[in-house]
Amino acid sequence: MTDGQAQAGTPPLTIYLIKQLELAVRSFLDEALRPFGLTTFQYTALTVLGRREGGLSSAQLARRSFVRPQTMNEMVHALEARGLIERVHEPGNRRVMLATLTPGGRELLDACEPHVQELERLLLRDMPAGQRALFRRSLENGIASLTHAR
Amino acid sequence: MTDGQAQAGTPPLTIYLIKQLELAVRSFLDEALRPFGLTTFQYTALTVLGRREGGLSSAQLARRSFVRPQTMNEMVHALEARGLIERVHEPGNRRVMLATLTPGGRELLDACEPHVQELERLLLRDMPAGQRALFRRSLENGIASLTHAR
DNA sequence: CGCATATCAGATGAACTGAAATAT
DNA sequence: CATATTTCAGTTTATCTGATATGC
Repeated sequence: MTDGQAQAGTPPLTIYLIKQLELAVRSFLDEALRPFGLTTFQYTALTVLGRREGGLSSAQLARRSFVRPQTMNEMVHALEARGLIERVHEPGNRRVMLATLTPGGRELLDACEPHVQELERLLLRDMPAGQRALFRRSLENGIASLTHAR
Repeated sequence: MTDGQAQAGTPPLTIYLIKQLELAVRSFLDEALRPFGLTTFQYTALTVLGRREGGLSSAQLARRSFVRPQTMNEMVHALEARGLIERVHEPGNRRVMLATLTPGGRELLDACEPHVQELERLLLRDMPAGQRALFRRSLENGIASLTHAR
């Protein structure tokens, strides 16, 4: 039995399309990152930290990824045990631990970069160049709408 | 400590934006569907079946959601045990079981509909109406690029 | 005291690997 | 025989709930 396409009775919701696209992206990304021993979730956390200067607390990372602080805490500990991140007490608040990339973490991230870029290219392959910037703005628009709603 | 925004040193990749948006959507959807005893993943499968006439096999659903056939099989059995779907042998192939919504499954799906529509509205709240159709086409474009690449 | 952060412990669910049976 | 679907069994990982300690 072969796979056909969905019926066009009612057009699928935008949130459904987002979910389908993310499923596809994650499938590719998981495969690309497996040789590096990273899940997509871990990779995303590392890139967030890599984009930051001063580091982020586990609780901040949790909010950003919509998971419980306990869940993120476990992941942070795992990344720290592997030497990919290090954590230091925030100067003004000794309770808070700020996580930053170690040189090894940065190195691993850089090693993943070409594969991730390859996926980015594949995703945008058939999209007109003039449409890409607007696509990104639309995604950011949606993120902002949902993030500020809670 | 307050949450700031990401540094603008290098612009985030499109695949990263997709992931962030999907995280936000899933977070809202999980919350909205919890009272109905459905996960986002189960809800998605039900909507796919609801859009179909003749039903889909577990293996087809698995490919569509990028999970192993075993994983989807378990979910299909759970939905069948709850009476939300029913499965019949495909006429031409007695090995294949085609799943379709039961009236109860359709009813549950309809009950979820308003909450899902509410999320759709929230997502698109601040997006110019003229931009929405293009946004959907871009998402579909990306899905097609990645799906046909395997 | 109220609140946020970090963390431990136990329970639960989701997905995986491996293998086997059935049908075309 | 080769391939696809379904399914069982066992394992691993992830995430959750609940509770506790610490610092502001």
